[in-house]
Amino acid sequence: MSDAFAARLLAWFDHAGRHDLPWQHPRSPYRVWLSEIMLQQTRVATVIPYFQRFVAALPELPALAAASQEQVLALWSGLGYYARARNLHAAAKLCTERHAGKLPRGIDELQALPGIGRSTAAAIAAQAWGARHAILDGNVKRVLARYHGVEGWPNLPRVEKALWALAEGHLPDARLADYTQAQMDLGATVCTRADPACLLCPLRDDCVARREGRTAELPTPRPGKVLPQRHATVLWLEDAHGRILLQQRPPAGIWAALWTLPQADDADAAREWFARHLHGDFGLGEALPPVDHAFSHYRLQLQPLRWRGIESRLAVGDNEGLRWVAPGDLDRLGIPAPIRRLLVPA
DNA sequence: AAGCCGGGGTC
DNA sequence: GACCCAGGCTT
Repeated sequence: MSDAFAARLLAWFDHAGRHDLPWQHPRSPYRVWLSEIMLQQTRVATVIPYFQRFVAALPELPALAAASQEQVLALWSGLGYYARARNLHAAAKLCTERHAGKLPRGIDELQALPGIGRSTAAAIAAQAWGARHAILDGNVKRVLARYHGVEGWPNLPRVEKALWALAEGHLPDARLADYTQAQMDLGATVCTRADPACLLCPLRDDCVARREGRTAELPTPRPGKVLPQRHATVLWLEDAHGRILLQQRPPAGIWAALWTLPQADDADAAREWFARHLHGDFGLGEALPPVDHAFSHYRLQLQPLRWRGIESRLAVGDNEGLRWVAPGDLDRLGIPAPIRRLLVPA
């Protein structure tokens, strides 16, 4: 059943929604899926150039399934949350095995694929095929928390459960693709976190937060916490040709499977690593300005030490994922953003 | 239920 | 700096 919420939202969407996003033209299941994965915890403006580059290189699902992990990670390099890229790649291969090389239409089959949870499965099904399922992303949580005056941090299981029920209750009977897009457009362009444009909102007449002047308090912000500070030393080694020694990170953990500078916990550990892998004078390493980087759950300060003209064959075998990389080849590898900024200044 | 997992906009 | 963004997975 449909209520005023959906009807007003759809009427607003027709004249004020976003109709020119890259994944809307053409709106194929593969492009919808890719966009939804890239957009997880990532803003539209950030995603667009990555999306364009990705579909230019891998235009359809079979091409993604056949691609190397190295290429997929290179295309994802800088976007963050790299498990998304590994899951996307694995899911494409599963589609080749299970679904004849296409994305499955059923919500359960979609959600069974790695990287696709309840909300993403619903968004794909609604946008690709008009299926009737509720989404609950950050935009919808904010809109519903304000519209219904829902108290509590939206990611608390109890609150999230209530929001899912409200989202289900507003589902219209038709135009599910537009309705899904409309919710996200309203959250992104009108019902913004700071300073929402309530005068332009099609839902303002029945919005609890608007009526009670509490848009600044809803949704309830996340409980604050202090992020731990960690330190590491990275070794920037260049040979006589300007090639850089990179090391592939382990398949799990932070920056999994990405290529970074060899990293040690501190200066002493860096000295040991140097002695174990190279001949030469550790003391000739130039200390560059430290690099500060923030993750979701800790802060990291990197202390780069740089050597030039290192004898390249002195690096011990490649069983530790070590590789000398020419500067022109850095684009072909997945490299964490702060490391890429260090190696390739803007 | 809580932690892990990136990077950048925006205030 | 703090907060959060078209979240999902693991423990």
